[in-house]
Amino acid sequence: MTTTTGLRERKKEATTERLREVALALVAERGFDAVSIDDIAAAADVSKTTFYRYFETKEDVLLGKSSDNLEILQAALAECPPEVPAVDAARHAFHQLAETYEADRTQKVLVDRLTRTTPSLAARSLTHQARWEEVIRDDGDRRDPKGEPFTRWLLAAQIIGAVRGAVSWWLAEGAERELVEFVDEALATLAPPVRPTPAAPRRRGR
Amino acid sequence: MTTTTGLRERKKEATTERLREVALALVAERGFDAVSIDDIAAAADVSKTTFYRYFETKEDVLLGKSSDNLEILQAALAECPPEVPAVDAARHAFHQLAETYEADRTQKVLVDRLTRTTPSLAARSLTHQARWEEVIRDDGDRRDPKGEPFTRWLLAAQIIGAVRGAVSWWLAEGAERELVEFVDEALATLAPPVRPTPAAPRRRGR
DNA sequence: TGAAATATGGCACTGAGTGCCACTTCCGGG
DNA sequence: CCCGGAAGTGGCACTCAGTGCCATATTTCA
Repeated sequence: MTTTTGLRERKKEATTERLREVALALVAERGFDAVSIDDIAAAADVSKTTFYRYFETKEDVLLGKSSDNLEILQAALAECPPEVPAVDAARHAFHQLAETYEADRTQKVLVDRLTRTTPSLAARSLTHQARWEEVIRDDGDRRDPKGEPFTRWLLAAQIIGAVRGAVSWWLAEGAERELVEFVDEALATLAPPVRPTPAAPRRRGR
Repeated sequence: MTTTTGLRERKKEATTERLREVALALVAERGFDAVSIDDIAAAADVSKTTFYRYFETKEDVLLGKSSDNLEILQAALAECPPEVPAVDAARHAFHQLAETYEADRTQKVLVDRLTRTTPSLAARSLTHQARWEEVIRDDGDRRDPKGEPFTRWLLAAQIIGAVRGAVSWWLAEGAERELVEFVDEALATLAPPVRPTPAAPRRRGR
């Protein structure tokens, strides 16, 4: 049932994958900063120019193209009908993403270790997460256009915070348990408080 | 009672300030990417080498040295005795930071506009925020070493999320209201839910 | 006042990222 | 089958952020 893929398309897939593998191998061995893009390109039998046609930055060859994950999130969010609450839609979306993460755990663990020790990787990773947050925020705005914008903003930030925490802890434990569990647990800590306030002009004086 | 500042120290202050002003003026006029570090350095009568002795990156001349804000946070957290709950300590710390923000509102608004339209500035800003998060997390760990690490992690992430939201909205409204109010309001949304779960053994299963 | 500490400038260098153009490879229709 | 256009690639030159080194100037303090 493999949808008839032309030769061109298959070659691109192959090159993408080759770049990823080669890059990961080199970086794992020498460290991120000691590997240049020329090194990676050369090892993958490709020119530097071509490298940049596949990945926006040097970091992305390890972290993945940001657009890939964004598409997964957006597709999953689009699946949820508008009456689904924002948190539940987000949960569903990140479940989808979690599945792709669980598909290559060892790689994720390795990349995570590199990310925590390499500033430029950490920075790029944050940028990716910021895009997730935008997507979640836009989705929340779509689902509840009447509510307080500030509240919606906070909700998106807290959803992302929870998901980041989930991924972080999943990885910290070697990605041995199920990521989905962490996501659920993390999201559960914030779901109750934010939903039951429908109009609330003033939030609880503590 | 100006503590006797040597000439050297005063010159450094002056140079720092000159670099900031000159950079902001140039960038406001031409845009961040159209201004090189050589331009800034030249306009401030300083060499590129010296620029890098004052700021780690080109972005930091606009965003501020990350260490400055971190010191404010850490000092404020240190003021709070250990029995103060993490959220309250964080609130106090960000109140301090908020004061420095309110001291030059128009500049903050300008820099924020630039940050939202310039990827490299946005990225650097995220890195700064990540450091804040680390500080808050470490402080939380210190205050409650018995609790679930995962829960502590989430709390720190949500505090930062709330603060980011507060600053973001404060700026979005032109920084005309009091930032402290936004901070309080944002933190209030998350204080109740996370604290009342003291032991929460619930983990696997589900 | 003179020596040690510290700040600065100039310079050469690496490497990320961009733009351009010629060349090759693939695809679809006649 | 083949040919013309579309898509992908390589080479090259270039800009600029950021680093390291050393000689020189300035400040501090004894």
